[in-house]
Amino acid sequence: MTSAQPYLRVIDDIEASIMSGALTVGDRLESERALAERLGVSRSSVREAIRTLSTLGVVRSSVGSGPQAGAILISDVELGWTSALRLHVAMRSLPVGDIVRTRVMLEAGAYRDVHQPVPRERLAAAHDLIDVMDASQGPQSFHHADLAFHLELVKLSGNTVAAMLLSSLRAAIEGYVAASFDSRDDWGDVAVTLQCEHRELVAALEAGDGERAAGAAARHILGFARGAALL
Amino acid sequence: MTSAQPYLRVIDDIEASIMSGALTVGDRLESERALAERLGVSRSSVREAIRTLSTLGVVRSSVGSGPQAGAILISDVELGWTSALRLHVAMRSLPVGDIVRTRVMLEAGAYRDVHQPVPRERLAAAHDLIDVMDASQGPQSFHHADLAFHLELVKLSGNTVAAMLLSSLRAAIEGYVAASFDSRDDWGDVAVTLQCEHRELVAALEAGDGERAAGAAARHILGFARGAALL
DNA sequence: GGGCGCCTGTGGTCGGACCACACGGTAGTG
DNA sequence: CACTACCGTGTGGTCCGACCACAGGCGCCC
Repeated sequence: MTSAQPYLRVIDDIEASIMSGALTVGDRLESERALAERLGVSRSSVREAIRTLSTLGVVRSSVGSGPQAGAILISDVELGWTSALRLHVAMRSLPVGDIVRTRVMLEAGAYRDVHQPVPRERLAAAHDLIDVMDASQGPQSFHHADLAFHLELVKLSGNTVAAMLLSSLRAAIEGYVAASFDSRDDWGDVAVTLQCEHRELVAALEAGDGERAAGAAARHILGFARGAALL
Repeated sequence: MTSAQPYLRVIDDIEASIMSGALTVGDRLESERALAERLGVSRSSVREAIRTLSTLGVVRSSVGSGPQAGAILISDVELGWTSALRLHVAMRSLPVGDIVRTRVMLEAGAYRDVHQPVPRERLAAAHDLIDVMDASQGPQSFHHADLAFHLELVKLSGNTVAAMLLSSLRAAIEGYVAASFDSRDDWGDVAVTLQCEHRELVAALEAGDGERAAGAAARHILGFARGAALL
């Protein structure tokens, strides 16, 4: 009574090994041929299973021989989330506005957990990114640094899930944001406003006023999104 | 110069059709054999691509013939998110505590957007679920209704992304929550406390006090999580 | 002892084959 | 004429065997 679909049996087997702790990040899976023989399924089914785990960011496959070859357990959460988000946004089943609003919830929520002044050295990377944005010559480079800036601040909260999620949400709508950035002829003025808000955000965190930072972040993101017609 | 991996070419082709609007939810994909021939790849590669899209919740495959058979475009966001989350939590790369904290951010954020009293009829389902929890005979049925209750309230905010995300986050740690629910011999007392907090939450929303609801939700979730040693 | 080349095992791809299934038209039946 | 039973057809699901490119490790040769 092994009625389940073969490729699901493979996934279940690997998942069970992960759950039991027999497999952890960095370990190598059995070879596709060995897995197929042990589980009594065809190699095609094993491949579909591994391909699935690969798109979920659980496995990385490499050809060749030696310790680095074969299927290796990784843990790249963003990989799966981002591709899933991108596709569903394309199908219009996830409104861009809702993604922006969700991003505000996550980011503001992360800042709201801050109750102690954040030491300056932990904000060094954020300050550097502000400088990078000041020196940026066009929307693309500014946007790129802006992405890293916000991610850096959320990482300070120590919530890995929120950070991953934020990164995926932004990646999914990156195309829309970049498009509206490029289409505005006043991007220089926009950049000045955004930078002012970035500095206010950092100042609030340095002061340990998470609530103020949360409010600033919400205004910052929603204000830009309105201007970009993303809401 | 079609150097890309064959299965990626298939995904790109389908994704392009979605982006351009040529394919929308409910449409049927070409048959695997037709797709393979048109793109000049083997059917195995097409299958890996479709299996990937299937795990991302973009496609549903059925055997047989007729309009309902074949690969049909759907949009089940939770499917991909939930399986990805579950696996990464199992690999210990996503701490359960961070998932709980992220859930608080989403739920509190959704309530915080409420500024008008919520009409009683829109809360009817929530009231019904409170009754269900009152009448529940054990942890499992209570937990099940609790899940639906919180999801129902977040859906009131109209943010589909937040609702999907909440649902996925809870599904990913459902096992841990259920386990700690079962292991407590005082689940009756816990239920009473939780129900009291549920009523306070609904009352705050009925009063249109989103801020109060957000605070109540945060205390409610974090309080239970602490008791269940999930933080 | 050091450098070079073969040998092995890996994932990646392909083609063909068979199966179970569900639909749709068709032939047979009342 | 209406209804039913049947079979043909196209679908995804699975399996098998084959070949390829690649990377590492081994042993041979210099």
